[in-house]
Amino acid sequence: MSTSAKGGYHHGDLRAALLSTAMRMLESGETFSLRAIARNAGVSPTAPYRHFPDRNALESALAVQGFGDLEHDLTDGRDLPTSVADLAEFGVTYVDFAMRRPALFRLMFGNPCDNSDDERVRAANALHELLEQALANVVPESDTTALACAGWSLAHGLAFLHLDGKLPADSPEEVADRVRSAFLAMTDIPKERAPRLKPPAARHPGQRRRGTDR
Amino acid sequence: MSTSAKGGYHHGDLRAALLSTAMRMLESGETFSLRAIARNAGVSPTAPYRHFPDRNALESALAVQGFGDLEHDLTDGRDLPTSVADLAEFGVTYVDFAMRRPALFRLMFGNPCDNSDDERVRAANALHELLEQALANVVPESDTTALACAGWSLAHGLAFLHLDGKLPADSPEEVADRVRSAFLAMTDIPKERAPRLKPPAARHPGQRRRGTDR
DNA sequence: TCCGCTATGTTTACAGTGCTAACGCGTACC
DNA sequence: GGTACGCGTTAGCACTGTAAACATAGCGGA
Repeated sequence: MSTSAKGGYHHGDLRAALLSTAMRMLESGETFSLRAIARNAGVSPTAPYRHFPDRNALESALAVQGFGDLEHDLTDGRDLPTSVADLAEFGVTYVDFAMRRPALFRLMFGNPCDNSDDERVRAANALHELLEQALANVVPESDTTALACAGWSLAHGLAFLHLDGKLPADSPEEVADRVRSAFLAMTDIPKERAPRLKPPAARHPGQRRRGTDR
Repeated sequence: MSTSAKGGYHHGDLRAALLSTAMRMLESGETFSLRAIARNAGVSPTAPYRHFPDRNALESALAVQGFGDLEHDLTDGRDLPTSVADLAEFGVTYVDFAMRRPALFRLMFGNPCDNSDDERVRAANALHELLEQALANVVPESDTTALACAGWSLAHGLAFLHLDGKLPADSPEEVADRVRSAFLAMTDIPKERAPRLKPPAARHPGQRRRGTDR
């Protein structure tokens, strides 16, 4: 076979084989452990330690790959966005990535990040810069740093909330629509609303002070 | 003491004691395992199983508490937001919660959600509704569902990106400022930008087609 | 009053995990 | 052709979640 190798005591390219096995397992939802990866790669339980100092390092390597793939999805064959609508499609792609590869996405983000892994940090930064460029392209005269941050956060939050089932995600189209709506709705808010003379009824309806009423 | 109890073979209220011990450990960053919780509660390793079917159930119980606390932070002693600026403060509070109690926040969200736990689902929904009310209050005539979703996602994304170190979070003020900027910047985007006659230079600068050039 | 039932805690055990240490194969280099 | 080192192996530790069997204590009913 291609990834594993020439079948002797020495494997050939175990590092790559482990990564691809791990990625496959991650995406097929199998339980994810160093030992299981080694098992699936047809190698002894501790062989991975010859190539990765610990589990975290292997995860980081996968995350780096993930960042690359995500960046690829966002850029390949399309121009930088030039309108809010384009931007929304950017968001759709981002969230779609998360939904198609949830475990990988969690691995890339949902972890206390290992900032000691240089390559991983670099990969994450590359993504950040890409997003900033995209935003700068859409709204050149504004505070692009804040905007990039906002755009990224919006997409990121949508991704996680869908992943966690906090927002219904029965079909990809439904999700995509929601992402588009969110992006468009957000830019629709009138900038400075005349502060409506706060009616006293604007108290939180269901408010309860924790432990008192119930 | 208050939480543990009257010291015999039977504990008195082990369930509550376990939850509070677990919460304390979670927030102090100790390693989090059923056995460690039992140990810290001064009880045998499997005692928790008398009160929670499995680890997940205990986590869900903590998450429910977390949702309650977050809702409390968002509502206690303040009116529903009436302006975009108010909304930004809502976001600040949300993100601040995540930063102050990162492990709990991760537990509430960063997990494949256990939707079989009714109470947990209910708690999450309550939060969702609260946010929707808030948004409806600020922009009553709009598509509040989409807006609520967008606002929540924005705050949620900011929270996670800060938690994961993807955005610098050296001081709470810095974070709060970024959250405010993001909320305000987002609502500043001109709604329909005349599609700038795409200059060919708008190609992605650092684009590479993965595997080809390098 | 005493008997036994049940809720709640304990002990024991098992399979799986990350990781270390000591060992051995074989390939590449001198 | 010998040898050193890269890479894979086995053995073993401390830990985890979970199940099964056992023990205790306090309550309700005879």
